Amino acid sequence: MEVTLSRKEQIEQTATALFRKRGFSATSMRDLANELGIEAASIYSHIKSKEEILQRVCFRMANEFFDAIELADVRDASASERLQAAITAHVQVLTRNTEAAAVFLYEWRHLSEPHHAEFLALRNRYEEHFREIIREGIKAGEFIVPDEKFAVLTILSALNWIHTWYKPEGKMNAEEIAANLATMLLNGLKQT
Amino acid sequence: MEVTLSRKEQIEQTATALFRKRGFSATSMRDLANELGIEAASIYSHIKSKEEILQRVCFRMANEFFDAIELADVRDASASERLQAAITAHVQVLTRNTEAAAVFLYEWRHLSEPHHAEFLALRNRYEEHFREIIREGIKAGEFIVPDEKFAVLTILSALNWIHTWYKPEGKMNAEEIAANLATMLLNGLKQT
DNA sequence: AAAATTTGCTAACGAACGTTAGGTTGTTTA
DNA sequence: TAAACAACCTAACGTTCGTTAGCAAATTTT
Repeated sequence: MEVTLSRKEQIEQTATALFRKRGFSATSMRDLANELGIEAASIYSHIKSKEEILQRVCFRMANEFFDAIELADVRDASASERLQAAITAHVQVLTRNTEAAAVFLYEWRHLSEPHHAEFLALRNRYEEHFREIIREGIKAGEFIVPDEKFAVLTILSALNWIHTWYKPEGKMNAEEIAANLATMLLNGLKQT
Repeated sequence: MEVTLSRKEQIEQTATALFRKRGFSATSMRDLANELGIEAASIYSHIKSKEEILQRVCFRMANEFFDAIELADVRDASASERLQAAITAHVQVLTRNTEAAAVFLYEWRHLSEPHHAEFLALRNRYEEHFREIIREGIKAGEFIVPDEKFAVLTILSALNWIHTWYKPEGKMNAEEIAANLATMLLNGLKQT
């Protein structure tokens, strides 16, 4: 399924790859232009600023994460099942576009205000979704956890490393990775 | 216990804080000089280049991680106990200096060759230590894990997020954090 | 007391940076 | 067919960058 990208989308995609590889600050508009085969000044026919690209990538990914987790939320299920679903949704988004995910995870701090604050608020709202599940699991006696924030941070950080090693052609597909991670986080490494 | 730092160590420490907050590339020598209350050119009486600071921080932390894990390795113990010890050692280093840890974890990619390659080799050697423990645990039927690389990456990424939220004055001290993380990774969230 | 070292300064270098102005060309729309 | 638009160009702007040269003062070592 070949998709024709607009020039603006091409710029965004190429920039995403560079931002991921070298970081936002270490990527110059001339680097980006060179990668696209045009002059740096030409890029400004399509975007307003370097930061606009970063904003678009960060907030598009934020939306994708929200969409995925809301779609995956199984009401009237146990906390374990809900957590499993949330993990799967998160992993799906991460693996669908590892480059944009990396930018979303590590380059957002180069956003200027008010986007920086807005981004952090979104991220917090997203994490709250996980915290709510953990709280429910604790209340139901299903989970044994010292602190719900602690648990959520640990879970998400375990998931968020995937983008560094995931390859679509690797031996595990996204679904298997999600299943393995959920098992490991819910049941631990130890044989029972 | 007040320790008197040499000027070079002061520069390194101040730079570490800035590298952590804004990233290596987005931190200018003039920013750093300003933070130190001197002129940018004056810094070059103490160091050879901006990258030298990054190198020193990255490799010093690498050594700290190695020292800690070698010291903590309990021979003739079960894989669970060895993993617990390794996790504790890792968390100790992470929490002892969160700023340098953050630089170690995220800014090493701005090292130029051959330091970049050397760093990656060191990191791989460090991870191998964890992989060896996991392999042993699998062989002994102690751990149930789909893939040892997968397990190690997940464990380390769960640990490596600590630096973002750990505060020495917070409600958990380093030892408690290590214990909670080890429990969570070995036994999972689920009540058994 | 002399020598060496540490710590800092001013001035400036060449290069790289993000971005703007103004123009040309080819393609699509009215 | 004229108007509008998309895509890219060259030239250049003002700024910031890492770094060097050369010098001065204070402190420490011999």
